[in-house]
Amino acid sequence: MIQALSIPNDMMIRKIESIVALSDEERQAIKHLPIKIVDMKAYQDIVNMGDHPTQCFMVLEGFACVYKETIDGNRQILAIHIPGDMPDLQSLHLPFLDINIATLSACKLGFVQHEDARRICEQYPRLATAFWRETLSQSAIYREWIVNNGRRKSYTRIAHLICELKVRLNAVGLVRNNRFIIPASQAELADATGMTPVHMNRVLQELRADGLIKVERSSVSIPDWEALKLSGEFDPLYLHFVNEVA
Amino acid sequence: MIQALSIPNDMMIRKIESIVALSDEERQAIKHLPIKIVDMKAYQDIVNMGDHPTQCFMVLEGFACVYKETIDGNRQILAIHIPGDMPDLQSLHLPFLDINIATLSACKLGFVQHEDARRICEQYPRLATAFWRETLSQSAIYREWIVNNGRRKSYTRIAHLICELKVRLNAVGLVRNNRFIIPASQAELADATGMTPVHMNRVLQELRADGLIKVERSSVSIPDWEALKLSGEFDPLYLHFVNEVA
DNA sequence: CGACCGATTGACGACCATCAAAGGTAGTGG
DNA sequence: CCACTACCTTTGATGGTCGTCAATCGGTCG
Repeated sequence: MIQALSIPNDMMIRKIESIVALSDEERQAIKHLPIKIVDMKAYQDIVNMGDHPTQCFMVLEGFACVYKETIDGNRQILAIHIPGDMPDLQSLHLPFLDINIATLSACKLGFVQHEDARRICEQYPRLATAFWRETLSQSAIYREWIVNNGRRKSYTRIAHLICELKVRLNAVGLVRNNRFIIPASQAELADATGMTPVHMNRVLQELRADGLIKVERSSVSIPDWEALKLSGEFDPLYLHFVNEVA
Repeated sequence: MIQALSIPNDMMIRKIESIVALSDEERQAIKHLPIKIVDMKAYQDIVNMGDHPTQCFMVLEGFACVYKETIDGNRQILAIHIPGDMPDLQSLHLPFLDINIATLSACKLGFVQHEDARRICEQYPRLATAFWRETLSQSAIYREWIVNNGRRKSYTRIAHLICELKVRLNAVGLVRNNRFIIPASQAELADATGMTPVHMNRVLQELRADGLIKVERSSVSIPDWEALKLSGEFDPLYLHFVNEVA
């Protein structure tokens, strides 16, 4: 029971240790951070624009996405979040949310009260730095998405998105035998890349025909990583991973 | 002389006080922060992708922009920075830069050594929070740009960009008589919105013809703010201003 | 006055959106 | 077990937004 309850804390420790080295004391502080586990089905809103959250969460299992909608009902997905991500960490310091966050698949989420997070940030400034850095590296991903959606053709754009997901999933151990899951429909990928589902479908067919990706249901494999990187003009530097270079 | 040297520090104090309330001690800490003033001409790179900066800067006067380039040489402007902004604050915690930053006009910049910034952040956690918040609100702008460039037609997109600049410039007192300066060519505005200069030119003509903006050289005025907001689907919430509502 | 840079215009074409319909697949219930 | 449903994927046809190429215009500066 106690063992089970510490899993999300261990996950958070791993996450933060991928950013900064931790002392035993800091590790213990996270170990004892109250985290409330919530299970959600696919396609549920977790938080909404305008909310004043009193807690933030880490994705423990499953995929979530950040999105906004325009007046005429078009949706733009701004970020795809995978296990280990903390999509609304910003709410620690921005009083209300300017985004919606929803699950893409069934998810297990770990909620942390803002007051608890603020407390350990004050007590252990290096943890604050680590969280800050986490938001900064998300920021770098936003920047790359602006470039990707703004200046790349759809073929390249999709290849780039798949490259990013592969590298990020790999970093949290979710790529096995060069194969990973993207639980997103073509319509959702289109919303992430600012395209229409129809065009997304056609370009995905091209990518498959060119042997750059192989898709079975929501599982994707990449036969030739270097070729896909090239097609996607993908350079993982913006992800700011310390260890791995893809 | 001493008076003159404190101007950038006063500017930083004003900036931070627009985010959090400061104690006298905190104010003094910023007052004594060493800031090195550098003047730059237009179209100069300030920092470049791959750099490992040991300092970060505040724009004191003039306009700067963050940009990236694709392999085929297309440029995407990711952010337009105005006086009071700290475009590479992220470099405090991300070891290398994933972006280029250049001046759009002649600029006066105030450089702060990382070690000095880190010192006051450690000593005064509320200052760290303020800087963190500053990066978070920039992040919110990135998000809105993804929506803007991804899901809005060019006409709406440009209107939105102009709205954003007007509100941000207004917040730092750079709008007078409903008129402000955007020292950016049409080509640069095109780079910011993911369009071509030719199309930018045509859409700007439309906006002028519709009476939404009046342009003289690089000076813009907005005859009917509500109409422009409507055309740009502009809602300033994402800017996270505490006081003003546009 | 000439050179240069940005704004403007025109012609043309490509990429991608839109609309509509059909085919596949998974899940549900009788 | 099969019919039914719902959702996603796929396909076709068509059109619009915007990109591309190229030339001209206009203002500024040395």
